Amino acid sequence: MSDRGTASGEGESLLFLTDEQLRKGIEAMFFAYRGFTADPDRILENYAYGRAHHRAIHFIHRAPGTTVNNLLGILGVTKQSLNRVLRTLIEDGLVESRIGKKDKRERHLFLTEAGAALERELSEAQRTRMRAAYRAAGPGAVAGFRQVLEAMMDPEMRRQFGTIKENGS
Amino acid sequence: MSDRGTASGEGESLLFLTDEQLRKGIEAMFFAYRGFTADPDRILENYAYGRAHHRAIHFIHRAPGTTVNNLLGILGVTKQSLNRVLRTLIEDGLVESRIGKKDKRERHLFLTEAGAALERELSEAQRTRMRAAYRAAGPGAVAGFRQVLEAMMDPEMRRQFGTIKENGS
DNA sequence: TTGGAAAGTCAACAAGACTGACATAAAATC
DNA sequence: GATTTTATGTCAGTCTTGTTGACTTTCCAA
Repeated sequence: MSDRGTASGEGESLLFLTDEQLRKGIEAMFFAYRGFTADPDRILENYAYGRAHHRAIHFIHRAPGTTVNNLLGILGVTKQSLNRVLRTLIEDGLVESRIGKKDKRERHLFLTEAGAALERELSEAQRTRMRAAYRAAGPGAVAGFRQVLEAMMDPEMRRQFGTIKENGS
Repeated sequence: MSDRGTASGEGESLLFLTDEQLRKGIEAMFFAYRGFTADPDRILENYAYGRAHHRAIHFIHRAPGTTVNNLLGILGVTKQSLNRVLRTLIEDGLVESRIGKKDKRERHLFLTEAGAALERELSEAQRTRMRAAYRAAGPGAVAGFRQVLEAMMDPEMRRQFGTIKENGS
C-alpha cells in the first residue's frame, strides 16, 4: 500500500526521500531490533537473566580486563544499574573481578569459563540470525547496512564503536 | 584494530563472513538503535511519557481506527501492558477510543489533534536523524540497509511490516 | 438460551532503569 | 602530610514497562 512507483527504490534520488520512505526505515529498525534480540532473550530466560546481563557479558568478552567505569561509558547506564547486574554475574561465577595492579581502585572484569560458555551460546544465536540476514540480503546490501547504522549512531558512540579499551589488568 | 585487509569490505565474499565481521554488525545494531531512540526519548521526557507511549502513538497514527487487539499484535506486548499506556494517553486527551459499531467489544483508536501534534514532533525528530543517516551513507547504502533489516525480522513481523490494518470503526 | 470465547479493564507484582546519599580506598594535588 | 578527586560499591526509593491473575461485557454458536 506504499512505496508505489519506486519499489524498494530509495536509492535512485536521495533528494526525493519521502516521509513514507523514512517511516518505513523507522519501522524496519523497530521490527528488526525485536528480531535481533529475540533469540538471546529466549536463551536468557533459562538462566533468569535479562538483556542487561547479556550486554555486560558481551562487552566483557569483547574487551577482557575492562574496568567498571569503561563499561559504564559503553553501556550508557548508571553505575548502580550496572552494579546490580555485575554483582549477580560475579556471584554466579560467570564474571571475575580482579583488583587493578597499577591502580588498586579499579576492578578489571573477565569472563570465567562458565561466562565464556554463556557468551558463546548467546552470540552464536545472534550471529546465526545475522548471518542469515546477510545471506538473504546479498553481498551489496551488507556494506550499506553497516554504513547507515554507523551514520545513525550518536557521534560518541561512533567513536566507541571499534575502539574499546582492552586494558589487561 | 579489526577488519584489517578488507576495510568495510564485507561485500566481496559472503562465504568468508568472519565472526569478527558479524560481531561488528551486532554491535552496530546495538549502538545504532540507541541513537535511533535517543531523540524521541528526550522529547518524551518533557511529557512524562516513555517509549511505550511513543510506540502506541506511532502505530495509531499509522493505522487510524485500529483496535486494541490489532495493536497488541504489532507491538508484541500483553494487553494489560498496552492498556496502561492507552489509559494515560486517553486521559491526557491524546488518543480517542471509540466503541466499535459492528462489534461493541472492540475499541477503535484515533489520535486527537493534540495526539497528532505530539506524533509529528516525535516522528519529525526521528525522520531528521534517519534522513541524515541516509544522506551520509549514500544512495546505494539505503537499499542494503532496508534489505538486511527486513531479513533480520521474525517472519510474522515481516508480514506485519507494510501490512497494518486500518479498520475504520 | 446458555456456555464459552474474545475484547478490554483493574490490581498486584517484578525487572531494570533512574536519582540521591553515603562509604571506602587509593591516587593525585596542594 | 593534609585535602581533594577518582573509582567503586551500597542502600533506599522511584518510575516505566513488562508480567500474571481475576473480572466484566459482549458476541456467537451449539
